[in-house]
Amino acid sequence: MAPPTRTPRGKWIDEGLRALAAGGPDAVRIESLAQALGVTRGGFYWHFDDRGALLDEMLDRWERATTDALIERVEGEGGDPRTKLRRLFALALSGDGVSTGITTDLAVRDWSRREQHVADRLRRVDNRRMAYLRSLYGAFCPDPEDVEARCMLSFSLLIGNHYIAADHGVRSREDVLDLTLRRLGAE
Amino acid sequence: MAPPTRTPRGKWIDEGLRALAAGGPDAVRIESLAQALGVTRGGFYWHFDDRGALLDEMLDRWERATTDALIERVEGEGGDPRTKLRRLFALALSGDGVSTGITTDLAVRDWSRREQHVADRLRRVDNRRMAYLRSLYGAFCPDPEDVEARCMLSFSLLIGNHYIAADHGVRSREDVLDLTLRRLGAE
Amino acid sequence: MAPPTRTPRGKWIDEGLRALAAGGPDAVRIESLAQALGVTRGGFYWHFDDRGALLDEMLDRWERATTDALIERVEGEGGDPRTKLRRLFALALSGDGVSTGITTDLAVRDWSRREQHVADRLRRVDNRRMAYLRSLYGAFCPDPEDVEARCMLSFSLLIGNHYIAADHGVRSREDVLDLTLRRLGAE
Amino acid sequence: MAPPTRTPRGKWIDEGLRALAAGGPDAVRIESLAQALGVTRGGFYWHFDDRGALLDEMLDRWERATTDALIERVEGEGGDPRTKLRRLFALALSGDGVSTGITTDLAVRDWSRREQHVADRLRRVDNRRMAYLRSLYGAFCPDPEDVEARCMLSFSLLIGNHYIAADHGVRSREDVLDLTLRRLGAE
DNA sequence: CATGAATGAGCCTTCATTCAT
DNA sequence: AATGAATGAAGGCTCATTCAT
Repeated sequence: MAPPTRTPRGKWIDEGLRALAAGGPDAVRIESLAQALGVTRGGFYWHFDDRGALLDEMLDRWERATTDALIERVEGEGGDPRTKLRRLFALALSGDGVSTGITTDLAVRDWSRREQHVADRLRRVDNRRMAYLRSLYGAFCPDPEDVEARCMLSFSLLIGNHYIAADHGVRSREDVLDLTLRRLGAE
Repeated sequence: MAPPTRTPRGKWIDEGLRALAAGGPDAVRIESLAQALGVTRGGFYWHFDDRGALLDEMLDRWERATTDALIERVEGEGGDPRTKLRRLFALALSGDGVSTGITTDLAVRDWSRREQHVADRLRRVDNRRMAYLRSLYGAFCPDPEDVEARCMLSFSLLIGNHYIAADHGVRSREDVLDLTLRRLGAE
Repeated sequence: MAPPTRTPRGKWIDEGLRALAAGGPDAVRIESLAQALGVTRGGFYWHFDDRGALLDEMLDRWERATTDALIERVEGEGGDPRTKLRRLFALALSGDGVSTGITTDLAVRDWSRREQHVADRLRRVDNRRMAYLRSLYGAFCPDPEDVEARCMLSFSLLIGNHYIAADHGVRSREDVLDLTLRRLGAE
Repeated sequence: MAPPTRTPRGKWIDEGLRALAAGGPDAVRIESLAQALGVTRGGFYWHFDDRGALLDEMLDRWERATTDALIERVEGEGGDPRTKLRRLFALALSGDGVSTGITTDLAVRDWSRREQHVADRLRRVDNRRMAYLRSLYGAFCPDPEDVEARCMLSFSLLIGNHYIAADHGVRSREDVLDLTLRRLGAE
């Protein structure tokens, strides 16, 4: 029963995440967001105490989207662990959605290198994701060391894929990713 | 017979790389650097045309340090390919030196996502490094697809190691890295 | 029902023209203007994109004031061409108003010697003014060459009067101007 | 018997006048001059106490060049007053030489509007020039009022010619100047 | 005479924030 | 909820000047 707001909180958060993904935390400028939303920056301060408050809520949203929501999406459609793994990689590599997108993810990771409170959140998030990954690999892979290595490698690959700029000669990056993931997911 | 310069160019570049590693390109502020060097910011303009010129030279230095210089250090001490691989990972993971450090590397990678000229350099650098990696793995691994997958995984691991915040239960991150690299380097 | 703006654009333009008249384009410093207007320099950027935008609008205003507005004022009160000429000279010599003032005019002229875009405007303005002068002299002076010479001389005198520092012995500058203009306007 | 200097005072003054003519007093920047002379700015302070000292000497040089030296050049070649007038106008319009050039002259005039000490010099200079002009016109023109008017008009024309940007239809500016001066110099 | 280096003041511009409406 | 306007703290760059060599 809240009065319909012209530019609800959520819009600011969306736009903030977009800016974060595109240019890092420094690019989350209230003026830019306002301009992108077609309003003036005054309205921002109705919704948020200050820039820091927006940043916090952006991180809240990202946290939820990349843990519970992501796992639900993978689990929701059922299938055996290998199928889920494939689905998980597909989702993680695709980068759809503002908050789930890999670009946002990378931006948060880089940000976490400079700010402790972001690092703390990232640790929470990564622990949840890693636990899920572990459960999937663990379902068909008996050796715990092996599971841990596969988890670490898969996760690294997701990130490295975006941060590594090398070419692969005759192969495309997709080919290389495919054959690498196959190596990890099956035997 | 006094030293030829009071604050040589190189010092600005060093300090710039330190700032880049710590806070990204936006943190390379002339005033901060000047303060860190104990001079006033005006002096900067004796050595460089503008901030952009410093940024360029920082990238020059980083490029040289992470390609030729790195490879020389690995090759310099001889040994078989497996030994060299171990040495390469040790160096890459250790992050000693301002320009070779992995933190600088990550900062450049994140930066490259927003500026094309940085992306161009990164591609050059990564292609050289990947070629070297390929040659090392290729020395004892006959299947080219296998080589490519191992290269991509090793490289990703170097990066992922710093961007992934997850814990590993009873194991330490070092343990996990060890067992992961062992999986990749031998069989 | 408060005034719609605290420090409207126009005030900045006024103050800018005053500064231009007093010290040339380099004297149009945002900080000085802000101080003169009793605000901080940050407020300037609410109204204008940058210093260049202010300079442009100052020129717009000056252009209008010294062509259409000036001619309207001369024509508005009627009279024969000789009366209008006298009125024109009186206005041009008096320099009332920030934008019409001869001091602003001189400042723009000097400025035009160094910046092409100002030179272009000045040419437009001078052509309009010269055309008007020509029409006035032409009304009672049949020889076109004679008209052109009188126009050039009158116009030059307006400018020279402010740039020539010589004394005239027993005569005052006003006396000399009077007898000179009489020579040009009648015979 | 002074040691031959690599960059003598005079060169700095020359270059200073060139800069003044091209961009006004604000353009007389020690760094620019040094660059134009191919030396570093350090040498400047061997010759001059500070920027103000250079500016003063530039004005000294300009003062001499545009009074005594100019009159000598006109008188030197003899001829009747009308011939001398023609020669004077030719010289004044041509603008040869750094210190005699009309561009420098205009720059000093504009400068004099903002700085009293420059205005004082200009008054001295203009009085000397006006006196000379008066003597030339006076030689063949009996009415003192007429002489004064012609002096003022001629002088104004010299200045106006450079500050007026108007076109003259079928006539070129040279044509208009010619017919105007003829009107003033003969009868 | 001149260089290399540095200082410090001054200016332009951006941006988070505030405030009255 | 939002606008128009303004503040103030940075930060980039220029330039006269100084100083040791």
